[in-house]
Amino acid sequence: MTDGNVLSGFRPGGHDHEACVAAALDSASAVCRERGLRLTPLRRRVLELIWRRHMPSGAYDLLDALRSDGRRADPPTVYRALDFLVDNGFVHRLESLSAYVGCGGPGREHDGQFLICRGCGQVAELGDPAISAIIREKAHALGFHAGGQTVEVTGMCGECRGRAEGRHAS
Amino acid sequence: MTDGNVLSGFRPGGHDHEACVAAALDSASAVCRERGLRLTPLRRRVLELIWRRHMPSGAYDLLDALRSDGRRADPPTVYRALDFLVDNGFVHRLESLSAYVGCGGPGREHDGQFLICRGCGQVAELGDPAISAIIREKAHALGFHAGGQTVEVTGMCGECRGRAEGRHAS
DNA sequence: TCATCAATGATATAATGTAACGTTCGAGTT
DNA sequence: AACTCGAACGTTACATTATATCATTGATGA
Repeated sequence: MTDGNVLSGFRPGGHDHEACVAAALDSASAVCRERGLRLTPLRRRVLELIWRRHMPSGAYDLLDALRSDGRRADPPTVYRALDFLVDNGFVHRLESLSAYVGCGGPGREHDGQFLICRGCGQVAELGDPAISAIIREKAHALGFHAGGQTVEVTGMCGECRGRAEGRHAS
Repeated sequence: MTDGNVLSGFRPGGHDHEACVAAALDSASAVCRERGLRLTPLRRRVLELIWRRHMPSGAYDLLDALRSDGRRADPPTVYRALDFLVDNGFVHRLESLSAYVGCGGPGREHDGQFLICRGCGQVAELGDPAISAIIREKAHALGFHAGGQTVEVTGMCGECRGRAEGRHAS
């Protein structure tokens, strides 16, 4: 089995963060151009802030960051930008955290599945069709037509488990 | 395939609501007795209110209901009762709604999967081991140890779809 | 140039959830 | 019965998350 369904993984130590953020912004720009969506400076900046932290961001964290930019900002400012980014698939909202993460596969329709590490706080996104499908099928067997799926799993990523074991050994 | 994994289904029209609520309360009483937990009058009342609505209840809806009882109540009152009920598996929190529903299979450890109908607002709970297992396995394949799972699906239940089709026909 | 509509600014408030500390109540002990 | 102790609950205050509403700006096409 491959990792073909991982849309965004836990970031290993020495990862090129600037490149990763830039790639996400470029990808979003391209999708917006194709679809006639307006990635305004505000929306682009919010998306950048979300990717730059590489960890779930609360709306008010983003608001503080916008204010640090020197920009006047109030809650509706950031919520409107988030609505745009979520509606168009550039960002996902994690319901169990009331927080937002960059989407690892923008431009594709998908139900994401999120692995939320209790150790480092990072989140990996899967877009595994087998998971979506079994949920949709089991629901369908009960006469239920499934729309959107929220799948969020808390646990410990491999790196954090490694660190925890390291501490137990002498 | 049977409906063996349905912990609580969409309630059909002519369902005996009193009996359904009473059964849930009796079951909770029994589990508490076995485990040495205290189902105090407040906790019992909150559980009853949740079952009686048979639909997701917000914390502040429950608070208003407690006040209608003539009881003095403030937010910590209801949140503490909810914490007890959730921690001990009598109630589930639906993250995508910030609301609470009665658990259809109290006393068993399980990760529930919730089908949330946009039409009638009712929620069905599955406790399907195949869904839990595939999520756990896919996560494990990435080195992630899964703890609790949040699985919530919005859509339309059979009865609501039937009604919607009825309206389209002349 | 002007009309128009989307985006944003700005103010106010709603909805959800928690910290901290004091008081009461009930089970077990003497 | 009185005592002790901890859990449950009361009470106040506040924190966090989110939305409604109306005014203003700014880009786009007629």
